[in-house]
Amino acid sequence: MAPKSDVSEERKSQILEAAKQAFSEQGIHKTRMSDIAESSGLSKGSLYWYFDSKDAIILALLDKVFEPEIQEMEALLEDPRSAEEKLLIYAERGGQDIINMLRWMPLIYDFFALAFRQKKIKEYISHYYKKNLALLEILIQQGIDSGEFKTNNPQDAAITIGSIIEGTVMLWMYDPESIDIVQHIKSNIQLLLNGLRS
Amino acid sequence: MAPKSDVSEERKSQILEAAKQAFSEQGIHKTRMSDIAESSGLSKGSLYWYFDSKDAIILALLDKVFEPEIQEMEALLEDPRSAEEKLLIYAERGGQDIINMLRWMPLIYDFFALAFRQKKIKEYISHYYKKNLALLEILIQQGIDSGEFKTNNPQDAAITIGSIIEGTVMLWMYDPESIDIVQHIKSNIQLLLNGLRS
DNA sequence: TATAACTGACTGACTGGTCAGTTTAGAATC
DNA sequence: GATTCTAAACTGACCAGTCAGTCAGTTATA
Repeated sequence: MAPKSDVSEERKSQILEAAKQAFSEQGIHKTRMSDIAESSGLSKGSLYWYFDSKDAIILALLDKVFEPEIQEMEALLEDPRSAEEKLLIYAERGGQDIINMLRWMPLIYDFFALAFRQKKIKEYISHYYKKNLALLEILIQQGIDSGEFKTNNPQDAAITIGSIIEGTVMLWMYDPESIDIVQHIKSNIQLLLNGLRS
Repeated sequence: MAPKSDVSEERKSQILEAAKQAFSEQGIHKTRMSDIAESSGLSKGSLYWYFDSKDAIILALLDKVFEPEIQEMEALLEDPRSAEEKLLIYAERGGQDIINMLRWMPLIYDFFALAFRQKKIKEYISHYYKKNLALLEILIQQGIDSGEFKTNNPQDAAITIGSIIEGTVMLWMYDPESIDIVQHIKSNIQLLLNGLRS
C-alpha cells in the first residue's frame, strides 16, 4: 500500500495550469522553470519530481490544450445524427471554442512555430487538423446525399471550409478591429454554401 | 571623407541573408550570434558594428522579408488596370509568392509567434494584412462595378478570399500530402466566386 | 597616417537540471 | 492511541554550461 494518498495527478495538473498561464503571458522560451515553480506553489525540485524536463512539460501541455478538441471531434464523427444537425453543432461549438481559446492563442502560436522543429508537435497538430477535415468531409458528404449540396469533391469543399475558419482566425488576430470573427466565419461559410448549393 | 569605400549596405545584407538562413533552419531563439557570424563570413564583433543587438537583426529581417510583398501590393493598388486584370495578376503572383516563401515559412511562423510579445512585429504584420485586404477589396469592388460580381459587402468578400488563402497555407503546412496548395487556392476561390457571381 | 572596418577572447548574467537533505502522511507495532 | 518507521513528496542552494554583448587591439585603405 502507498503510505500516502496519491497526489501526483493533482500536482501535474497544478504544474501544467501554471505553465499554460506563464507560457501564454511570456512565451514558452522566456518562461523559466522557476516561474512555473513559483506560480504553481511548488518548488523547482518538485517540477522535476513530476516531469523529466521543460520539454516534457511543453509536450504534456500540448496534449492538455488540444486533446479536448480532438475528443469532441472524434465523438461528433461517431455521432449518428444527420449532417444538418452535426453541421449546426459544429458551427456553434466551433465559434464558442475559438472564444474559449482566445487567451491561449499566444501559446498556440508558439506551438505552431515549434512544430517546424519538433516532430512530435507537428504530428500532434497534423492529427488535429486531419480529424477536423475528416469531420467536415462527412458533414458535406451527408449534405450531398441529402441533395442539399452539389459538388463532386467533398474533400475539396471540406478543405475550403477548414481554410476559411483557420484563415479568419489568422486575419482577425492581426486586425481585430476590422474583423468580427464569429460573424465573419458564419457569413464566409454562407458565401461558400451559395457556391455549393444545388 | 570616408577613408574606405562604404561597404555597410553590402555587409548588412550579408548579415541579414545569413540570419534568414539560420533562423529558418534552427529557429530564431536557437540561433546564436556566432552562427550568424560564421555563415555570413564575418566575425561576431562585426555583427555589432552593423547592428545594435540580436533584436535589431530580427526587426531588420522582418522588414526584408515582408517589405517586397508590401511594395508589390501598394504598386498593384495604384495600378490603373481593370479588376479582372489585377485579379489575374494577384492570383498568379500570389501562387508564385507562396512557393517562393515556402523555405522561409518556419521563420515567418516564428515572427507570428513573436508578434504576441513584440508590438513592432505585430504592427508590421497587421500592416501587411491590411494592405492585402485593401487590395482585394478594390478588386472585388471593380468586379461589382463591371457587373461581374454581386454582393453588397465587398469588404466581407475580401476577408473571405484573404482567409481562404491564409487558411489554405496553414492547413497545407500541417498536412502537405493531402493538400495541393496552388490547386486548392485556385479551386477554393473558384468555389467562392460561384457564390459571388450575379 | 587617420580612421573605418574588423577580430575574437573575454565577461557576467542567466538558467536547466541535480541532489543531499528535510518534511510529512500514513502503516505497522506495541 | 502513542511511538516508530517508511517512502513519497518536497526543498532550494548549487553546478556546469551557455550566450549576448564588449572591448582592446589589429588591419586595410584612401
